[in-house]
Amino acid sequence: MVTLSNEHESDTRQRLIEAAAGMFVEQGFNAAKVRDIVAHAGANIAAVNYHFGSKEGLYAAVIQYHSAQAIEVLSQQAGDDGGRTPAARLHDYVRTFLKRLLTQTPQFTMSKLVAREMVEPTAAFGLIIEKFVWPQYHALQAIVRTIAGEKLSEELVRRCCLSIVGQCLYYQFARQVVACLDPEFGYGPADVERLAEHVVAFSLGGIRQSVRTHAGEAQKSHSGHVNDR
Amino acid sequence: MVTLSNEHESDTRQRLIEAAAGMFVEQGFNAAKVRDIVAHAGANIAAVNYHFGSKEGLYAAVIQYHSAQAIEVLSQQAGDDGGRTPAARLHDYVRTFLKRLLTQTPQFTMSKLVAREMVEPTAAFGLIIEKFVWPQYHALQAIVRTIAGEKLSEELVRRCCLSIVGQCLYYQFARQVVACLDPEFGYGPADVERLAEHVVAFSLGGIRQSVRTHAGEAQKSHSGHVNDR
DNA sequence: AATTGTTTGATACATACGTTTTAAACGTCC
DNA sequence: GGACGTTTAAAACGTATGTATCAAACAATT
Repeated sequence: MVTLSNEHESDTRQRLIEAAAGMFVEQGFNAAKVRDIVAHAGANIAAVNYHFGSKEGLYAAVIQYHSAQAIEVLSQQAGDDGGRTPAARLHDYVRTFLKRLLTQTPQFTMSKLVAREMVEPTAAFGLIIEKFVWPQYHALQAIVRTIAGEKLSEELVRRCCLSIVGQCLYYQFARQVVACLDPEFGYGPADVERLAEHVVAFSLGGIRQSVRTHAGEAQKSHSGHVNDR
Repeated sequence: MVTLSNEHESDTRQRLIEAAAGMFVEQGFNAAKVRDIVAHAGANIAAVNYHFGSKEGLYAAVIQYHSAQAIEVLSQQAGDDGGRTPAARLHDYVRTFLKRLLTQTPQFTMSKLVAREMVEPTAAFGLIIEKFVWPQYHALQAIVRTIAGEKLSEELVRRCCLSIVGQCLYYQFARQVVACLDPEFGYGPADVERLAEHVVAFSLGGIRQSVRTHAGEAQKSHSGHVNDR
């Protein structure tokens, strides 16, 4: 830390973080091997221990590095809630969410790491939830609530939010399955755009139907099966 | 194979399969350790190699064992397509799907193994897709198509199906996240039943909205953003 | 009861992987 | 320009884990 003047500032450290991020995103924390990471980074295996102490330390550094820009992006987008329609805001939300999640570029690494943590939690799980999942979830909750028009219970709003993110995340979690079931589906910008259109339309219909069903349920006690027969 | 008369028929083998199934479901193929499995089965570590040749062989045996009853169940339910409403059939589908997926009992192990294969494929992936995912997917496709009333393109039917199963699978993939976002949610029969109600209502609304949007899109070229403003 | 094929138990082996060590190279400051 | 702290390189270490070995125990047939 004494060397604060020169510009290289440990180039290896940076390359390690970038290489590790790619491996962690593609393979997950456990499947990614330290030797593979350093090979991709063109560094020696001791570098990870020197710079980060351990594999977990490297993972923490990856998260911290990508957290910075990700949080910055989140706070930026929080501003433009202007005079948009609730449906338009949902469309923005889903499109942004899907683009970050499914886009193949090394950009928006954080979104993919968050998705990884969801299905294969590590020590960073709590932090991820607090810093990314909760804020994103609250933003979606607010949008859904405005669409539902205060008529949905807290619980049903939650369910709708989970239905929306579940639709999106499935394309990331189960890429291999999607590739089998829908071989024509690609992950380019245009494909993601069209997918967003579908998810938004589907979810808007879903939210409105939930509102209707909920109203019906409220009167007819809890007999269920509103639209089933 | 010469000893075909007595009833024990390798009790250890069976205990290994059951113990392994539990571990594979809970931890996945790679995270489940052979020594833990044999410990839970009360067997020796050599037994797995004798009976199954390898860890992969054990996994294959687990799949084969649970495939039998699972396929039997699938063929049974295929019969009762009777005079039900499309919506009722969707409700049956979703409820059955969720119950098998989320129920904590060792029953319906196959559904949980299939879910595991989706996010963490193994050598058995192809077989799983062919034997379970495709048939289930086609059944859902047929239901969605009858609900949509032949007005949806092949592609949009696919998207709707993926939206439906995505909603369901999210509760299994991301249990830890659901536990954080919705601490009150449980995985008991009543909770799953209510979740099914929501998913069905949401999806029915989603399908219908997709139909409407699709009709609108067909006329207004492909400018998108039908309900956004 | 003896023999033979089958199953189990304890241990050993081989490899993969995270981590640590030790020496050399590099850059900075006096 | 030399000394000292910093960074890298190569190899080694320890453990975890899947797999193989080999003798003992068991069951069945004659």
